[in-house]
Amino acid sequence: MRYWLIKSEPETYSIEDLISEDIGRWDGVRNYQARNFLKDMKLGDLCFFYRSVHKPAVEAVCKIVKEHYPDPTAESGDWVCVDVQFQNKLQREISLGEIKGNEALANMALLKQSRLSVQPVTVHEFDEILKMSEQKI
DNA sequence: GCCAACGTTGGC
DNA sequence: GCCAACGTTGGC
Repeated sequence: MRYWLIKSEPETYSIEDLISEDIGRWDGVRNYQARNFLKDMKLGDLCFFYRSVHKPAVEAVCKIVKEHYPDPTAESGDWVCVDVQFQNKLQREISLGEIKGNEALANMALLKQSRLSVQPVTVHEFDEILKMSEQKI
């Protein structure tokens, strides 16, 4: 079991969009590094749903329910997508600012490679963010 | 809206 | 193969 973080701008695809669909196709990735991470995702892996650009924050948890397959939105090239299912919203969202303020999260790819839209998260980072979401500020 | 970071493209 | 120009992402 591995853990991931996937980003989306709310104007493009928000967590509410995923909740209403329940299962959503994570397509449109056009970056090789992100594509390779999509290919590494396995059934049952969990990922954070991260809202980028507008009040950046981790909002929810979702699950990989279909492993990589060719991205139907790609006209050419070896691009893939996966299907993710909504699991739950965090009790409270964890902002990028809070992540930056937590030393245990200092090595997150989110902070080191700000433009990477699909990235791995360690089990420790995953648990830490869940723990933060269960605590009041 | 601005700008830094970074990826891609194309001339040489 | 280098590098300038340009486009995109995403934080602020």
